[in-house]
Amino acid sequence: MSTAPTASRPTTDRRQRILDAAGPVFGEHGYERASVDAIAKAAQVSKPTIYSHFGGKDQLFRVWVGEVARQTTEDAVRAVHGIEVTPKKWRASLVSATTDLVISWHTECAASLARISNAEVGRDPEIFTVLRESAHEPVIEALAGRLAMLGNAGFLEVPDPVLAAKQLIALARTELDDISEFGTKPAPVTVVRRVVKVGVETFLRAYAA
Amino acid sequence: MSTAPTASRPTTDRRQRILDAAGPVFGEHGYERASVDAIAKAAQVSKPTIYSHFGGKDQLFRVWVGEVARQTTEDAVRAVHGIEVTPKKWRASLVSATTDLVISWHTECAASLARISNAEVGRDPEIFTVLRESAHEPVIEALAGRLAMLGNAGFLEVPDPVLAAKQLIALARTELDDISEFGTKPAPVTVVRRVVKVGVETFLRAYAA
Amino acid sequence: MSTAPTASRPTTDRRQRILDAAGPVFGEHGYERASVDAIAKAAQVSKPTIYSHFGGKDQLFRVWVGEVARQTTEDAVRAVHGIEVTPKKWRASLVSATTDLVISWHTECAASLARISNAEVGRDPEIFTVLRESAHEPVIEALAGRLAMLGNAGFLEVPDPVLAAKQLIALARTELDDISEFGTKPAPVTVVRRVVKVGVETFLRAYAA
Amino acid sequence: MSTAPTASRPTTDRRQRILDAAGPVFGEHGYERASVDAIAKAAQVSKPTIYSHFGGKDQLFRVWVGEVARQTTEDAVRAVHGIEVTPKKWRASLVSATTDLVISWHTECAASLARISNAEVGRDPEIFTVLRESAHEPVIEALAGRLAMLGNAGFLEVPDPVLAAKQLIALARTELDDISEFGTKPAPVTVVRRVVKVGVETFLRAYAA
DNA sequence: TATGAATGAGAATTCATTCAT
DNA sequence: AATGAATGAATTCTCATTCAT
Repeated sequence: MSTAPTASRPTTDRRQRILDAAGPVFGEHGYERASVDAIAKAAQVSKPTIYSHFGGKDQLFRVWVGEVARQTTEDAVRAVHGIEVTPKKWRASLVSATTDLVISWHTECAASLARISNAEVGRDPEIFTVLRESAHEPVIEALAGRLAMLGNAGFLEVPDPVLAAKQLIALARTELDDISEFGTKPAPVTVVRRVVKVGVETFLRAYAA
Repeated sequence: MSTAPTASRPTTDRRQRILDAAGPVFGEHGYERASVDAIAKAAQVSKPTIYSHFGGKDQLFRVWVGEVARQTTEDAVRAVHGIEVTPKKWRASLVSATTDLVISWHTECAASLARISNAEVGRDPEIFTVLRESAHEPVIEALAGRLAMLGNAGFLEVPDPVLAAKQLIALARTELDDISEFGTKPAPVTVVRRVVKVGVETFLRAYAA
Repeated sequence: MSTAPTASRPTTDRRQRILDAAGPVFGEHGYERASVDAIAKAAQVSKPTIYSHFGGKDQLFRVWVGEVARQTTEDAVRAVHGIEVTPKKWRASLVSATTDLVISWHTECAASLARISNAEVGRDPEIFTVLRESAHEPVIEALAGRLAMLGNAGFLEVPDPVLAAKQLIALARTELDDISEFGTKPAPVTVVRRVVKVGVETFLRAYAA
Repeated sequence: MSTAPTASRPTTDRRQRILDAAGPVFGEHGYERASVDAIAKAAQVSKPTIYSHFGGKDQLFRVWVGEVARQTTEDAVRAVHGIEVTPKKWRASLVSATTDLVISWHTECAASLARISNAEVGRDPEIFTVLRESAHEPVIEALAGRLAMLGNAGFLEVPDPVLAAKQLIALARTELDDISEFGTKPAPVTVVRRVVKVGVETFLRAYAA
């Protein structure tokens, strides 16, 4: 009853269809080489529709970056919440949660985003803000929170939880750009697992209580 | 005395002039938005000259990446060689050398390269190889060497020097992408110094003998 | 009356406008020297319009060849149909119809086509097919049909009508390339008439019943 | 003693080398798509050398056309001279000589020339003259001469030998453009032989004494 | 609201031609 | 006489964007 029996769906549908189509195109070709034409074709939508919904290619890109960042971040934060603050489990859960976190960033989509987006910060500084707010900060905050808990519980010595969170991430990712060739090659999960573990161990040595 | 007083030089340094001109153009606009026209104009050279010297925009880019990588790496390796393996100086020199290393990567030119190049790996995977061979590996090797010496001297416990080198770099750079907004804003040296120091300290806690 | 009095038409005959403009340009300069720019200007249309309608210069050329071939062939076949199979008229009508046929091939447009197209067969073999199907075959078939009728009626001895048709054409055109300098100079109709007549007479001697 | 012991050959050599190299390049790509660069490379000569020898691409083309025309014509005329004016042999020799004539025109080189040159007459009318004088006329003259002899000997009735020559050629070539797709596909000699024979037979019926 | 059709601007690349040596 | 190196001009083609409907 709520949907009209017309062939075309409610308009919000279209917006999402466009974003879904934009992902692979931006992801595969980068911002400049991705043509609005290609996105329109993939979304089965006409070009003017894209313009009326998003205003322009640059704004579509910004929205896409935000969208993917948010989605990725949800997973990432969920992963962080896997850290358990109990004597028996904190160690293992720190390793596995960090692994999950890193893996959530190695989705094809998220990897493309990471590879592409910072190249575009020069053109549109707004993108940096979008990324920080939708992606980095929430994860850092969540992770810092858990590390603080681990500190409070006496398992670790964490005077500056935010710094610790950033460092944990840096250590966990250390070898991944090399392995995945900047996200262009998929890294096997077993490899990721091993590499992250090594990073977390270094972190633990540095932050041992 | 023997050469005519024409404005243009012997003709042979044209290749270099082109590369010098390509730097800022690629650096500021990225690969796609950088037009061969603009590079030719900046180099005061005609477009066909660029094509006859480099064969095409993509190859020019590759050569430029290699060139900048090599130059940057020279500085970086020199910085690493500042690490002294003596009881009195090793600590301070590790901090200052790492700082120098990081700073050598924050040249306008090197920062642009870092921001742009990995976005182009998707288009031309060769670039990854160029970067690894001309930039990453030499520095890692050099740093791993020094860390191994520090290990041998008993100042640190370094079972896997290459890993340690990568981690030291990761820790030293931890906050810099945030601060410099992916290399688009210059980071004041004092800030860099402080941030690197914090990173190195974490490293030292993890690798203390 | 319902359409606004704008200068440009409904938009749909743009395709035809382009083809009409392409004729003289291709005809005068040949395929390579004809620039898409010039065609666009002559058609009062923008370049991308040409590309969206035809896909590329080569395809535009192919379509143009087909178009002209079809038009010319219509006239040519009509001319052939002027051959009458009656005791009194067959002789004269054969001469005059063949003349008409040859004249239909000496339109400025058709002459250009003939001169240019075969040079392009090396680049795009498809063109040969287009020409055979749209131009040569229909005329040969039509002419062979009439010659067969003349044979059946006992006016001529025509064991192989298709061969006869080809030979009649060959004889009728014998001196025309010389006279028109490969179609670059217009051949006066009186000259064409005389020359064709001579050719037909030779044909008649060979195929006399 | 007359030739210097330098590595480079006497200069006339170079002129020929250029012409030899130009053949395949013009032949395969046509006038416009043939680049002077490619010709220079194929001739192992520098571009300026071509310019100093021939003055420009157009003039080089003209000279090449003349050269190939002359060579082809030599063969063609030799073929025509194979016509014997004796009661026993004239018939067979007319067929075989005409076949040889046609075959001499189906060299890869000569076929390219024919396909390309007339397209270029529009650009450079001089080419028509070159072709007529170096290629068509000599052959027509030679053939007309022999046909006249056959007429004088009473084997044929040849009131206008030049016309007869042109018509014989036209008939002999009748199906060849179809078969060789304007000279782009090689026509097997057996096919040529059969087709020419048919044409000559028609000629004989028309010109029977 | 959604679109088919059109466009101005600008991209990479190639070519014939000419200097300076 | 021959050339390596350079260039101005022109080419095809693509793109983001906007009307008219």
